[in-house]
Amino acid sequence: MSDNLFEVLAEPKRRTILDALRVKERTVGELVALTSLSQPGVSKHLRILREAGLVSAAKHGQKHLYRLHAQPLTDVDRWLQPYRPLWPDKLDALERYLDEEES
Amino acid sequence: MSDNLFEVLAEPKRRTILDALRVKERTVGELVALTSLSQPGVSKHLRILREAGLVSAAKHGQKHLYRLHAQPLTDVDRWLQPYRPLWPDKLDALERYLDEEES
DNA sequence: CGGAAATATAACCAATGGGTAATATATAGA
DNA sequence: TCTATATATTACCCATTGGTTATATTTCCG
Repeated sequence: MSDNLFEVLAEPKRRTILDALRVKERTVGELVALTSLSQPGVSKHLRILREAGLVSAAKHGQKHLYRLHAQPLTDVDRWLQPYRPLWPDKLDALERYLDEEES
Repeated sequence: MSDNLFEVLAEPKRRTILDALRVKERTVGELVALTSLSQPGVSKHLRILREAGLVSAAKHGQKHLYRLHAQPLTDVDRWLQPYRPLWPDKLDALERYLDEEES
């Protein structure tokens, strides 16, 4: 399966689902409405997200309430870490600007 | 093509290439050695990375020196942003521990 | 100039993935 | 109990992708 977290996140609809769950818990039906996917389509994505540990479901009667678990995203954050000092952020731009002023 | 940065990063060998370029610039031949891919395989990945703005090449004679550009990764960082307050980090764990001490 | 070296592109293939319709399963409610 | 609702799973299809081999292109060097 998708042993790779980046692959899980690569699928746009899955990020849409995560973004939706970030706000609050949702049932599958609600996610279907939010993603304009078929119900099986959403269930398929939810399975992959579950297996990645990014969401979990709680059965409330016939409804399944899905909840976000952000923890695995720390892996992405950690991968990003060594790149952070390399990208030019606004502060760096300001520094360069000031450096040029001096000369 | 791959209009999606996450998709570009989803491929493990591409991350290997980025990680290698993070250390220093490399020629295609060097990357072939580092990735245990065929030369065309590496060139294909490099093209995708180029189109994503993550690397650029400088011709030095017959050799092409590839260099990393971390800037597009800020997009990933920005996507991650709203999730950060949600994942339980070590500090939070410490806080919880201390809270329990009090009671 | 002619061959070797470095890289890119083209052509092709097998595997994967995301989508859907159809079906199974479980629960709510009359 | 029977039907409707909510979700999951299965089966299938088409497009994409990552890999390779073969070929083109450029540059170096004898």
